[in-house]
Amino acid sequence: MSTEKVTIADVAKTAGVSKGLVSFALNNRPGVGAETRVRILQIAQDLGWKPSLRARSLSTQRSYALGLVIARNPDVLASDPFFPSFIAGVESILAAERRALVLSVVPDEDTELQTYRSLVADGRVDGVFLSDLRHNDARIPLLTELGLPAVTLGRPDGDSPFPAVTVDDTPGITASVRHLAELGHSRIAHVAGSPDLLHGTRRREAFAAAMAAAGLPEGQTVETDFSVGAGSDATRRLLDQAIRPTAIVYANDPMAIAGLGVAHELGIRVPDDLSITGFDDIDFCRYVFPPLTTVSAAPAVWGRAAAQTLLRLMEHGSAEDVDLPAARLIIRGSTAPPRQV
Amino acid sequence: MSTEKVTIADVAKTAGVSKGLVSFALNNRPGVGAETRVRILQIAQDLGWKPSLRARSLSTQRSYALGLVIARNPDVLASDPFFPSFIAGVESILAAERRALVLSVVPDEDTELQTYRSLVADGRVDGVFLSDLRHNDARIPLLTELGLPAVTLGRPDGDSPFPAVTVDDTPGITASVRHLAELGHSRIAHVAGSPDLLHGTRRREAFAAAMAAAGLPEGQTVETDFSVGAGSDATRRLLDQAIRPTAIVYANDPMAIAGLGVAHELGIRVPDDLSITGFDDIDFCRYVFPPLTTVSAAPAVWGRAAAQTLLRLMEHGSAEDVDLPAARLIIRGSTAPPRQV
DNA sequence: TTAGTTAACTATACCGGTTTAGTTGACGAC
DNA sequence: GTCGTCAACTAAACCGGTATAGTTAACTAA
Repeated sequence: MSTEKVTIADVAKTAGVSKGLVSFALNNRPGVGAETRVRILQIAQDLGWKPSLRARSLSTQRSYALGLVIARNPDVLASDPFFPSFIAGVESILAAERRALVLSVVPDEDTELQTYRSLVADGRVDGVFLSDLRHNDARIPLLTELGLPAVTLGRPDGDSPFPAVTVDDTPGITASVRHLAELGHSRIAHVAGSPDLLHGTRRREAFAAAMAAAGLPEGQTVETDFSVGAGSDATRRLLDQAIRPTAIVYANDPMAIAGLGVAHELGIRVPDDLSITGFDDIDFCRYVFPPLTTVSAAPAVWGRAAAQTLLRLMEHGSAEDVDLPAARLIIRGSTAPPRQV
Repeated sequence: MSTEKVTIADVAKTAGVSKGLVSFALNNRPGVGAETRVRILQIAQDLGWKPSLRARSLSTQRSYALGLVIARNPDVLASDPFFPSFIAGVESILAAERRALVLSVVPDEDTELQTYRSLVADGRVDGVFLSDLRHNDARIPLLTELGLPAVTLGRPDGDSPFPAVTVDDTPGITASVRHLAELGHSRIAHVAGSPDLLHGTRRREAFAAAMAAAGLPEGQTVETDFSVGAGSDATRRLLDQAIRPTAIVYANDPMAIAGLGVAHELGIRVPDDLSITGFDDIDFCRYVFPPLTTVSAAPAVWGRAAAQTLLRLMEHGSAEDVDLPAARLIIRGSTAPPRQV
């Protein structure tokens, strides 16, 4: 019933010790007698004392929160289930640690950098996740300058003082191309992601390399911004040609699904006339028709690993890179041998 | 260059006044001479002083952050673009207010309630958004008990002390049914959302009412959990019947898209053999084939309005309900007159 | 003239923890 | 017996703001 907030002073008084000693006992540091410590903790529990996060924040200069800043085209963000799953994974770790996640969704890169600055200035977070890595990513020097611990989702292209938690997506693309090649395809096109994003170009390079490895001619590639609309446009462009590809490897699922729509619209049958592969294995893949052959990432697992790594970094001052199992090809109904070769 | 953090004491000293006066000047409260106030603010700016959020938090007992707790089946969360857009809207308001958003994604309702408790116990947030309202929602009494300001997304069914920011989705469903009826459909089914969620049953009731209003026999209704998979199953069940509906009204877009997949798979042509309508107008709708007739919500606008209302509530102690423009029917290619009536 | 008000401002307690600089007493070494 | 050391513990400063009680000086009213 008594809702009066109990403070460390109350605990100290009833235990007959000083505030400082209670603090020591709580954070189990040396300098407290064994039985005294037990007694203090017992009393704290009896009184229902939980140390005030705010007070602790002020004296320790930490916030006990982690940050995630997302700078994405709203369209892309909305159709991409990566973040909800990733965040769910992050939360599953944070919840147990009594830490919170501060989320910012910003419209552009300038605002993004500004947001990191103010998160630090306000001491909102003790560390951040860096997603959607870009070439020569400006966030890395910025965070280094700000002294904010971070974890990168994937390995950045330049120097980085931060641990990276990586899911190698190259094998997935390679497997997609090999799968198509084995089915007998040779005119395989690639609807790539944004050239500004590391995973956009990496998938594109993996595609080119896999085509070469399969002994196939260089495949046509169209750049996009990863959005559903761009995927649709790119597909239309590819299929409007006199000689069109018999298979298309998409850099993500939403674009692949849009591609499926375009094919339907043009009367091109999938997989008979056109094979399609996606990337990410979003929930939709299993339920569109035909079900989409794609590459499974595991955003929630990624989130957990990233959170653990970031916490470790903040605690120990350093953390090892983590390499998660590479994304795997999942073969469903959208790929088949080509009709005419 | 000098990164030494400047505090209120520094400002006070250089201005030759007391800390208290600086505080008064900053929060423009009475008791400061006009020219003194200007001078203090000028000096503060010159020194580059920004009051410490942490210190301010401790003395004002506020966190200057808002909270959003999402308790959803991970599958549903991942395929539903509502939250990313909603959050983007919220952020667009918060950014200017130097407030942050604390996000929690939890697996179930118990954890959800627990999360609210700990957000309050830790003083992480000054107010929260309540989404996905349920019947007799346990969160409302809980938040009342905790004394945490909140805004509900939609009007709850019971008593609520909180302002509601509402987008009426009934007209959208009504318009969908009317549109289908006008096209000549009479066997219209409904793939409903979760019966636990208010908007699930509301859309279902709107469907039933609209059917009656159109003078049509009661339509078949299948309950789901709003997930893509459930939408697929429900559609299969509806279409596996001897006498099947000529049109299906879905409670959300992901299920409608899954339904489209099932229809394709069964060789049922949309819209010739089956008309389909969705709800939300997610980005995919325009790009699947045929493009989906759906009802446009505006999650980002909703987010902005909700944030503004919550801020107003926290500032003035009360805020008016807000009724946003009702969702509108957007007619695309997935609806057409029925083949055989 | 003098008490009463009031605006402007100061000093200081306070929010609730952490941390540092002592203080005390027991024990071992010589 | 005395000094040194160490573990256990206390007192008080500190984090950086806000809020309250008090102080001045000017101004008003009787």
